[in-house]
Amino acid sequence: MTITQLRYVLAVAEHQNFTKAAEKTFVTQPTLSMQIQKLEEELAILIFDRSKKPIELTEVGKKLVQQARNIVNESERIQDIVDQQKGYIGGEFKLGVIPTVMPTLLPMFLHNFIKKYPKVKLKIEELTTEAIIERLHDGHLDAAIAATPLQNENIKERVLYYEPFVGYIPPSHRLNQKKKIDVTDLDIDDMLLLEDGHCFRDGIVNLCKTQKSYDEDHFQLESGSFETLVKLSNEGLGMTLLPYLHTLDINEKEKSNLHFFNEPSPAREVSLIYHKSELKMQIIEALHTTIAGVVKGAITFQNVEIISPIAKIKSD
Amino acid sequence: MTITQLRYVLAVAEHQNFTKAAEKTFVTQPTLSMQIQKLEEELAILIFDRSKKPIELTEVGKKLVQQARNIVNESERIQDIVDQQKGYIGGEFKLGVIPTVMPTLLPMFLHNFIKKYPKVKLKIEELTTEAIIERLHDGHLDAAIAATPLQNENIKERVLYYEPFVGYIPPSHRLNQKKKIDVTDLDIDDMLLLEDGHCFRDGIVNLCKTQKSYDEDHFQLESGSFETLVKLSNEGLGMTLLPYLHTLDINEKEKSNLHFFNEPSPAREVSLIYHKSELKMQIIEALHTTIAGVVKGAITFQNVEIISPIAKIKSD
DNA sequence: ATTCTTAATAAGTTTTATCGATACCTTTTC
DNA sequence: GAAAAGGTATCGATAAAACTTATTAAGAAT
Repeated sequence: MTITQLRYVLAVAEHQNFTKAAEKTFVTQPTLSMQIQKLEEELAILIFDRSKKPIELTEVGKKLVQQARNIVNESERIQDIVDQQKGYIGGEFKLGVIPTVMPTLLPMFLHNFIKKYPKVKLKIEELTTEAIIERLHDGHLDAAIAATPLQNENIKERVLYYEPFVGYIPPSHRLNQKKKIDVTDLDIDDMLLLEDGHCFRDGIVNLCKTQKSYDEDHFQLESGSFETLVKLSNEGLGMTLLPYLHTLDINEKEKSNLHFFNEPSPAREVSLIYHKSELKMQIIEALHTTIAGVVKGAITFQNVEIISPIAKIKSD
Repeated sequence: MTITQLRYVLAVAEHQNFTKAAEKTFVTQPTLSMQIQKLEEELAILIFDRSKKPIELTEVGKKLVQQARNIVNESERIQDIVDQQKGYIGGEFKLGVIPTVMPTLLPMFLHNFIKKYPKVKLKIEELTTEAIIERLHDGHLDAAIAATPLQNENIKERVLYYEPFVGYIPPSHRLNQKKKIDVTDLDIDDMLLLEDGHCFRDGIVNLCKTQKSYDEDHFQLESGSFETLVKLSNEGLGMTLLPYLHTLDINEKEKSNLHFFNEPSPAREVSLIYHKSELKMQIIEALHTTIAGVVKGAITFQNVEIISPIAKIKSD
């Protein structure tokens, strides 16, 4: 048994296809076939059920894959340990970011970071929380920025900042008179929300659900960007909630429509999250320091109440 | 980097000597030299400081060895997983046993076990608790039977049985009149103890220390076996304490000198212990079931108080 | 029936792990 | 201070292995 063989098994298990897996591992398909056969022979088991199309893992195969992932991870961590010892911070690093954080946070720290750690090749991808969790598991991401807490036992979280929700209330709205708003003022039926799949939307739903029971069918207008929400709101289609950092770069006229919450303001917790195996921890540390440092200047709220980003089951 | 290379590193780290390590890994010394050099080159570090005699690990080397042990362990667990799936229980299994358990417990279950699991090649070694812990760590033992709790975070424990202490009090002794004795009756100054290094001795010292402070210099007579202790006791040199299972096979005349404790009787907890990596777990399960089953019939005490087997620091 | 997809097999090449012999470097011994 | 001993690195050869290209085989799709 070799680490290479385990890698091959993982690749085939992932792609359910020898040919694709061969490409990804930079060898030819016969190499994969043979090496995996050799491993199967050595262990005297079948790892894959080749009669199924596409190919499937056998029962033993599934367990083996778990352990194989373990071993491959741990073996990669060796280079990690060596790098750490040398104080070297570099190499490829894949970072996932949720859509509602991407446009505001990235410009704030990216330049700083690549200047400070020029050897790190950051590959940033915009992904939903769901996709992030999946990719942290299978190692396609090294870390991610998402709203927390996630309560996922395989994922560790390091808080970056707390970002308050801010009401965007057009003049026509019933709440426009109030200087500061309260959570109890909110009515999910006259609020514009992001489309399904955004955890920021889930957070707001959680927030409002604590106020009154709601009827799911009432949502009518939904969009993928806050910019659109603001415009729709200006048209008198309802109020909306924005994450604080997004309120920093809207134009002056619209700024007058912003209404903060009375403290403790509802807020989302934004964290750097990573797999519990703690691979590439030096880079994660570096990211955390850089981002937390940059954001510290931008957000100065003190008293906040964290809203869970996880969609709760609707019928209870 | 290959698993084989990591094995070689572990072997050299253990023996601090390439030639010996080569023997243990069944290859020639040049093979080791070259493979380790290759790994060092790949990682661009020195794992060993070859200028020191005997050879030493570098700082990075030490960290690498930890991780290497991890990986090698986890890779061995793969065969384990496969065996488990097949329901196969067999292979070599190295079991350590503390001296004060060895002669009484072994005959009780050994025959049963090898009959039930003929494919397991049990290699049993008598070792002190200290040596057992060390060997569980470096993988020279697969499991062991020892007095617990050990409070060692890398070692897991599965209790086999609670074995009460029984007083052996010769007719000449002041306590011989009492039918049942109490912990408070004990005076470490007129007790015969096993020689240093036995955890049973440590247990008794702990037991007595709760009664009164003691002067270490007072111990005068010490022996390596309970048989000798009983004989010395018969000569009027003091009383002694025996673990319950040992009292089952002393002769009739001497049995009359046995005095049980009032309940809750002090007792030692005897457990099957193993490394937290849980390698060869099927065999460990099998051993646990067999031993616990056999002992259940022999020990029927209900109300016991567990005495720690760990020698507490003397000055406090 | 034939075409496509995809895994297995075969045969040949390259790479690598290992070995035996030996060189080389310390440390110990006399 | 020369010789012996103990230990590691290096060299050249060899056998094993890993990998490649080309081809076959087996199902699924057209």
